[in-house]
Amino acid sequence: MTNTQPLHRAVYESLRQLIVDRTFKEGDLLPSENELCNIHGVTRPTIRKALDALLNEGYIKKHQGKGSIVKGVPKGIGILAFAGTTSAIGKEKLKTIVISKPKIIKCPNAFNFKLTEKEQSLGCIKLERLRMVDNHPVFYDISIIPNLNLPRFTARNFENKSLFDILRKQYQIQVTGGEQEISAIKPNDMLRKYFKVAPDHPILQINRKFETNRPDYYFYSQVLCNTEDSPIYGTF
Amino acid sequence: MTNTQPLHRAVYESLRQLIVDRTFKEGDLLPSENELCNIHGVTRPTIRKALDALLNEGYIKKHQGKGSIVKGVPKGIGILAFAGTTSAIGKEKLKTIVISKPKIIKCPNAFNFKLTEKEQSLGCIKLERLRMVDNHPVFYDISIIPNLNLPRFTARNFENKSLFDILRKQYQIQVTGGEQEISAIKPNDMLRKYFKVAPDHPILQINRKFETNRPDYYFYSQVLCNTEDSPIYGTF
DNA sequence: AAATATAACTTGTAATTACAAGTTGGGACA
DNA sequence: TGTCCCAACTTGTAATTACAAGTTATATTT
Repeated sequence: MTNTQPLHRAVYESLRQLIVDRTFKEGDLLPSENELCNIHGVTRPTIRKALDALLNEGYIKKHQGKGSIVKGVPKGIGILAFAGTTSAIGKEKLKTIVISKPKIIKCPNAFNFKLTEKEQSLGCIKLERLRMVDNHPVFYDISIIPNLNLPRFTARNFENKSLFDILRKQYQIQVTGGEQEISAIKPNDMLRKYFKVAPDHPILQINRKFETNRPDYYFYSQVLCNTEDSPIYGTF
Repeated sequence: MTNTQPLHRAVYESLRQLIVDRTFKEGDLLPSENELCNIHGVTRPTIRKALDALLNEGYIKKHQGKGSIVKGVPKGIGILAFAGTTSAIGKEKLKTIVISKPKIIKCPNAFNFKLTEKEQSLGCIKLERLRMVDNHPVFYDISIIPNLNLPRFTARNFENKSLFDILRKQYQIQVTGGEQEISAIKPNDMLRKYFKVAPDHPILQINRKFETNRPDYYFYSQVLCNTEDSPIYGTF
């Protein structure tokens, strides 16, 4: 576990934390690259690599001649950010109820995504959760995770926990990208019941396939969202 | 117009074109960084800067010890890519009809985004277009562009042209980021007419605010989408 | 006082060097 | 024949140097 981190990564984490903490607020000017060099004891290419990451993820913007300006914490309910629903909204407001406990199923596809031979034969863990924002049901969340080398997974407690965090911390699986389909649909009977809406109430459906740092290991998620009171918001 | 391009940018454009042309196909291994150095006559940091851009935009992935593997052209109807609808779907299949020619309006806000004092006093150019995929109406597109130093803009022809291309080529305005809201709504009478759908047919609504390379210059867009036949698809 | 030039910052680009770390295939060895 | 090891690749990290180009405030000039 002596995972030595690259210097540019450490600088990135440090600066990112200061922005998340609002020590550096929106509109603030970060210390200049040369000042950051002195602060962290590294050279400019290392600092620039860290700033590039913050720039790409939308934490800062840069102006030649001026400096690096803080934009704040990028928002986005997984529309482009890798974070799951929990980290995008904030734990305080979000409550999760497990509707169907994790169980192993065998199926040829996950939503619109075809599963590989291997994924089909090993089976997948399916988990359904209802997520409440301010005690109003807003998200219905179905996760499909191939049953590949995940000891004790079905026994874990998923109430109020982020699937992303569990995969990262317990199994060292990180999301590196993915693909998604978004559409507007009518609710089925189950959704009508959970969301307490009329049959003609429009629902937002997002199907996603996540790529991970394990080669050829993917997992899948469907989010059904009642956007009546609050739309899905994100930056890009 | 003697806009000299940085070397890393030229290398990026070159490699990107080869991927778009499918000279390098999905799964192919790019030449190694040292080979690319020889090919383009630059040094490794320059090549790596170009590859970083391709990596961030999803054209390639990298494996230490192995090389750079082509992923292909990232898809995404502007959900995370900066491209407008035209470049995301492909010009062949997309036909555009101008519903309301560009005219200057004065309003306090663009969709859910509040306009600044300056934007309100100068007025904004509003443009409404219907977009057909395979001769089926799929997108209804409203653009709001602040009337700031855009000579001849209202006189331009927007049939089958990308707003993004016009802004970039004619006015040197490039999109650098933005924010968006996504929700599922019921169609109003106008949308029902254009899309030829029932009153309870769900519609996808995307409101976007675009940041540009001109400081403090933004423009706005609302896309209403009939996702019945084909969902919005994208990578991230 | 206002316009202009300049100096002192800022970030952007680019080459160079050095080594670490992961991958792969071929040759030596059992 | 099969296993192991190593050499020759690959990308990743990091420091160093140099100059270009944009911004800003100050000093100078008109």
